[in-house]
Amino acid sequence: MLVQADNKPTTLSTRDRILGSAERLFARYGYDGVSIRQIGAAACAQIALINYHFGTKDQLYRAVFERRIRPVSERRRAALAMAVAEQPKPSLRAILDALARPWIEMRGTPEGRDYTRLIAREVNDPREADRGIVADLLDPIARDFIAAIEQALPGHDRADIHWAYLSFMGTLLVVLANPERVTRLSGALFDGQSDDAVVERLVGFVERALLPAVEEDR
Amino acid sequence: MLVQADNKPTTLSTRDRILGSAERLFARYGYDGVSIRQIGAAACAQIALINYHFGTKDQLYRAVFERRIRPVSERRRAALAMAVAEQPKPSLRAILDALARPWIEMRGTPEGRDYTRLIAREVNDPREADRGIVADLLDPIARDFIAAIEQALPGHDRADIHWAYLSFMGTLLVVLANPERVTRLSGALFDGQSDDAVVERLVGFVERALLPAVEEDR
DNA sequence: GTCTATATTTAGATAGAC
DNA sequence: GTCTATCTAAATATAGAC
Repeated sequence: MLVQADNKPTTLSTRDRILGSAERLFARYGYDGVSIRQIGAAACAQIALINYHFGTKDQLYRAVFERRIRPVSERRRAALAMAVAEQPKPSLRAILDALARPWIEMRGTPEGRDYTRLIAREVNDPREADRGIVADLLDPIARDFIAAIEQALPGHDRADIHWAYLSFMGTLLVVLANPERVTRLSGALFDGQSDDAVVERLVGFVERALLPAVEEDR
Repeated sequence: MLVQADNKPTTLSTRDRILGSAERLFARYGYDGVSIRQIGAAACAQIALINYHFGTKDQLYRAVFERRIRPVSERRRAALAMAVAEQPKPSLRAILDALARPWIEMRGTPEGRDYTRLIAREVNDPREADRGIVADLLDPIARDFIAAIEQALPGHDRADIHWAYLSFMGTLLVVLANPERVTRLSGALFDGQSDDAVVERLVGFVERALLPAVEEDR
């Protein structure tokens, strides 16, 4: 049985071991903070193998994102479709929940935590536009969500809705980038590790800002 | 007259030219994305001079933060003191304004834009705790602001207030990290470059979330 | 698919002359 | 304070045997 650098036995293929190490290290230290040598060492794979399987460092970086984006995006789209199908009109709460919950719940495993941290890092990076990962993998679904919110709040000021989206995503990214810090900053007043608690705070806060004392009867 | 790499003549000291180049490059590419050689080249200074003036790369990085933190922190503290002195009690609006406006207005110059971008990058970095820059330069004043908000909303749920702070800062950081993207995402519905417009959106949004349909008479 | 070996460039840091 | 020159380590990437 092959034993990895973290002393855990594994049956993963070389390809998957490389992707796993890259995910963890890129999430913690950023693209420029990690060498492919470190990634290779952590995966017990020769440097040459990384080139063989993925090509350049850039291509490996993108491969890490592409590996897990499909399942989480499908869960988000499915939840969004459910919310939009509500009668007589979509509820803001269901849309916001669909927007955030798949990401929040992904923190349940160490790999998921690394992946969401990496996503948050990339979205916040001033150079994200050069790489195009955000534009290719996240922007299309983001537009769908904004459109759904506009549908849930017909007649509502559109600039307001766009700002709410910006604020919602900014807060979500803080939670994903550094969950430990959220708990620390809160003074233990709320539990940054609890999925339900975090989603409720995220959704409730934006809901109150967008729907001031309306829809009490929902 | 000395001419820098960006073709602008300058009368700045070598020390200040190095700090300026470091600020711009660190803001754009991050700590690991820039070499001290690049910084030296941009500042028309030998590599050895960087070591002479600042020591290691780490020490140079910290020096960049320390150069501009004092004036902006003093402006924030002064505005906070004004807000807290309001009778009969501080207004949430004035506190939130004091929290964000000095940062937002700093984007008025290219250097300020770089500096605020760098601050946003550092706060969002999962490794910020290792460096301690955020803990040393920003956390103390953050605690004062949270205390002031609690004073402005006596009896209000404290967890709610902490979450509002988290959301407010998360949104502010998005605006500072990538102002161009804010305008782009908004679909030109609001102007991400206008200081007043951004501060009003930031403050108004959190205000509505924390004070749902109360204090109409303020 | 996996390895060894290496080509080439670049990194951070310092020594010592002026 | 500023320079040239250099040390040492590490980076990305590839060639070629097995």
